[in-house]
Amino acid sequence: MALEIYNSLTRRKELFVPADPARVTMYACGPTVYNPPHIGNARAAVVYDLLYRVLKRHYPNVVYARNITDVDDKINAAAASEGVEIGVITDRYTAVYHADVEALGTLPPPIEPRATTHIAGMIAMIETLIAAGHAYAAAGHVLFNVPSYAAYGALSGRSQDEMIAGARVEVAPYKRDPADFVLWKPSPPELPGWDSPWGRGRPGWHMECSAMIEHHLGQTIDIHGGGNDLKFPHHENEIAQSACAHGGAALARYWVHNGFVQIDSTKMSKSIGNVLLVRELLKSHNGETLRMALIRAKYREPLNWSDELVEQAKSQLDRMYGTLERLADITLEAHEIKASAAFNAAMDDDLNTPKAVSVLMETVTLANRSEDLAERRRCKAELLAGGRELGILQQDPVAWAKGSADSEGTDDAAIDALVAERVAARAAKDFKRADEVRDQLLALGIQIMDGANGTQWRRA
RNA sequence: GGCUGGGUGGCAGAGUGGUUAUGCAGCGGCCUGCAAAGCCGUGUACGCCGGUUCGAUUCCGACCCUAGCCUCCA
Repeated sequence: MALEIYNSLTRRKELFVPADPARVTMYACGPTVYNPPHIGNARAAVVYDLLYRVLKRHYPNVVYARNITDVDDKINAAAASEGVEIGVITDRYTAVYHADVEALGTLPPPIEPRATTHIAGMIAMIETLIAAGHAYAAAGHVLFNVPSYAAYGALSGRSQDEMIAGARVEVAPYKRDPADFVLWKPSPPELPGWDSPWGRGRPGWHMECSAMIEHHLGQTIDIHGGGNDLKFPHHENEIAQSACAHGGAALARYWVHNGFVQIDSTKMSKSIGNVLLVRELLKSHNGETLRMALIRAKYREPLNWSDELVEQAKSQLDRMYGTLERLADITLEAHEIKASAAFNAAMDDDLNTPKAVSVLMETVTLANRSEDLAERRRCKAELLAGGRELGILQQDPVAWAKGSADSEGTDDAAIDALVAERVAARAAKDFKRADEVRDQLLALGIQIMDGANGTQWRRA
């Protein structure tokens, strides 16, 4: 019934109460489009997609925005190394991001703002901050003066003293305070830039999100999400900027942070060379399988990625789809497709997806065991409804079992022919031949299942 | 060093002050021509040491180990 989410700001699970139930607002930090997304980026997309879906079950109007950061020094570097305009880079990787994340079953956010189309809003916000004494221009830069915002550090749990002590990076000479951060920086002629009261330049990263949130969602939003590593400094800076530009109004009422995908219990990083790109994983796994793998752990916990994890996700989906196949004769009206109370309770408990999946698995067992039509009917409805909220189980079960023929895979017609041959051999009691064909299919990665409704097959 | 988290059965991974998580793998059985799928049954799991309690994996304290952040980062 009631939705509870863990609020990073208070470090507690809290009852979610929107400021305006008629318009629930949510913002998630999206990608900087200069390279293809890895499975960790995908996890963030999936987590906020799940939150979006759950919110939509509770509220009629959920305004969800996920930005595209399309101006950034990493983009500039990528463009320079290829000798192209940044637009070439950002268009390309925006398309890749969309394709990869869609393959994992995420719904497109209703609002997907791009930083480069919000420059005016950023400049206006910076001017407001300067006028209010929270920011200052220096050496072509505009910096936010951290000591001017007493509440700085609340999200990440750092005192300003600690941060100053921790500021071991070389401090730019134009900073009044070591913790001050850039709102606007000058662009030399060879870099992208926009005219501003402080000369031609480009925005600092933190300012982009603050301005886009202000423009699309308002001064105070219900939920702000992002990766755990973004808490500091990115979100801390967003909070400071927005609050100071808005007379102290809080930027977000609930902060949600997702845990990292790890490889061998270590963060993915280019320097270690253990980055798993979504598009690479999609070559050997169905997007739905990857999504299931991501869903098997709670979103706040680190998720250790492994081949075994993916295999187990695949097995679970096979089992679920196998049951749906057995329930194929049942046709449901749209209004019948409702999740069980147990499922909703799990999702409403801070997106407890592992629990929600286990509820679905119990439904699977019940359906497989039951001979009662009404019960089986209800099971199917609950599986489809739960699957819909999780972003799984919406395919045709037979299509799922057959999967997509890989580049080197045997095509369906050839498999069907072999299966037919085996069926014929069995009918003739030629079990030797039937077993030979089965072994042949197994070698091709095809699993045969003889059932009451004839012989089914699926790709391993 | 500072700040966040985490340590659960062979593996993954929920949860709980005393009663089955769930899945995969294993074992026994049913079904099957044999398998697979499915069903039934099956495993004395909660990092270590103290404390609170009638009782703690679950609460409290210390310790050990581990991940992340403190610099771009989902």
